Amino acid sequence: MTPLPTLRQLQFFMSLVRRESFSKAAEECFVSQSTLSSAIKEMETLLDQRLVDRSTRTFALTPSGEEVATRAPAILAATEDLARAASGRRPLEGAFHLGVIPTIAPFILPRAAVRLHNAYPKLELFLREDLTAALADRLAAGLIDAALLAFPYDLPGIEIIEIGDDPFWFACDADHAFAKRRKLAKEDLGECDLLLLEDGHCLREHAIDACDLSERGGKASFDGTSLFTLAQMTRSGLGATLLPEMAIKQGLAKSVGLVAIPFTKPAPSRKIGVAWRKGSGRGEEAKAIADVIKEIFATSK
Amino acid sequence: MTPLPTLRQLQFFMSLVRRESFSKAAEECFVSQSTLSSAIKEMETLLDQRLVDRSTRTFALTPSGEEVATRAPAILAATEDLARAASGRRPLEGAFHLGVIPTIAPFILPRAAVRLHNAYPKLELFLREDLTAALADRLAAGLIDAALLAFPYDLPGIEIIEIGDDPFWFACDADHAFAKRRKLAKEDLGECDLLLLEDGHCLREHAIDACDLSERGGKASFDGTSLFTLAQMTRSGLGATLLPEMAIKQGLAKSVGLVAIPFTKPAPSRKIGVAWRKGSGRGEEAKAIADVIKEIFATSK
DNA sequence: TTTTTGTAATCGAATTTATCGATCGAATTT
DNA sequence: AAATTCGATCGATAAATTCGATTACAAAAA
Repeated sequence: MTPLPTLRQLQFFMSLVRRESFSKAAEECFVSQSTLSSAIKEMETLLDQRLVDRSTRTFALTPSGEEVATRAPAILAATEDLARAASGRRPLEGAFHLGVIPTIAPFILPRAAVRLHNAYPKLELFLREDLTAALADRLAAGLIDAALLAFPYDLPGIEIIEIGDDPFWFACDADHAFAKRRKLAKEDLGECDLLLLEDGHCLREHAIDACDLSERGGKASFDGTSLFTLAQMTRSGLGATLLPEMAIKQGLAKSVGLVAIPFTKPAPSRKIGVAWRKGSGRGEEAKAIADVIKEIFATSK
Repeated sequence: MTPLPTLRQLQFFMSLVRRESFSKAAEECFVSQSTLSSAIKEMETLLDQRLVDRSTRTFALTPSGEEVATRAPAILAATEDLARAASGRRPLEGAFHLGVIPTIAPFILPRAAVRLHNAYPKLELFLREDLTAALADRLAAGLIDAALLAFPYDLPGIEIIEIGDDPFWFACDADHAFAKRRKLAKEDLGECDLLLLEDGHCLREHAIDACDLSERGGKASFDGTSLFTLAQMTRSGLGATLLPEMAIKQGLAKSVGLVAIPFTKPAPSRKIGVAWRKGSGRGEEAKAIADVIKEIFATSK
């Protein structure tokens, strides 16, 4: 039988791939750098192949490394699903209606739907994409069981479990004055016009609040209706915009040819979480679903 | 993050499921019974669920145990494929023509094809099902690169790597005189008529040789053309037959309502292996393919 | 150039974990 | 009742993992 790498090694490796740094990955995995370093090395010995190219300054995987990076996530996900399915096993059967806002849905849901099905085969997931306000109404009316939203957002009578922090990135055309910058401070934004989503999208408010922007008039709020059209419009030279990291990491900026620039810490951000109506009896299920989404969110950084 | 069971634990568990015995499984895994026992226990603690029902005398899995037993093989297979794909990585690209005999093909190939594709995505596998003699000719002519055959079989100029031992089982209708027996010795066979595959199938020769049967005349060689029809005919009260274990384990006897009875050790058996033409240059690839098939063969016992 | 900084490899000690053999108790079989 | 089989458990021992400290190296800054 072929000797197998450890799941732990695969976790370390995937963290390494994500963070592109041994020490950062070690931090993420709550182990010392030496531990992670030797774990990777041992895996390389086992497979008899280099996985990471240490010769160049920039982080790079070898072909074998790419191979592992491609396959490992499915293995880890399947094992997590196994653990979930075999353990405590909340009900999580039958219909569950989940609302999601448009600035999250396309970047999380495709993978989440698969994972949820694997973890809870008997779960029938119904999805509804809508703005926060509309989802809150539906939540209150009991039309949906839970909602994947961005915060802060005042929602009385609602319980929330946090998924994580989603920082904003600055995105602009290659011709833009900031295009060559490696980092930006939010104070820099005072100088330039920004395209934002039309009113009603919480992303707009969150961006304005987080970056201390005033509600400035003028073309600054040209108003796109989705992050894809927004990115497209920005590309057409209409200015710059702010995009959530989860969209960046899914390749939104790259796919339309935009330059994406992170902010200096503390980076402005919105919070992502799952909400449900207090006393709806669906809290446990919502938490279980949040757990799966949290996994996906964490591993797509 | 959910704590994960170890691959090792999953391996132990699957071995336990296969062997239906802690000590047998421990033996198979080359560890002591106490080691395996505590590994299973630890996994149960981790998942906070019993996986094996120890209350009854007969081996039984709990629902959670079934869940794990269903999911674990895919995880282990995927990890093995990862290791194979990332390591040494022989060519194994492009076309590869593999011959398989009819008494093996249906019980191994479905899974083998999937695994081979995962392990070697660039491999294009072409299959040909035929009798040993025909495959040997094709091998010699270079029309196929390797063949999955049963042995012994005299094949000059051919190299072989062994996959494993495939014991014969006695299979009969519930009305048969032997139907209630738990075990049989091959000497018992002298008394009864046996249905065998028609001439040309090596399985026929192997069964006769292994069980010290003479070429008796009469209805004893009614002659089926495939194991499925053979099993069907046996079910129709035409007698009893000998089936290879790989077919039994795939449920062939059960699916047609036959009683399957193992032989006392040393059980009569045929050997399974992969053959290729000496000097064909395809030896390494054949070995790699044999490795994958070996996995499947071992885990389907 | 030299210094500084960030990054990864390495070493040795301490700890944790895994493994084994022996033994025990419960359930079956003889 | 005695013998057998099977799995759980215990304590000693061997093996591994882990960490912190240190070293080595390369790029960036002075």
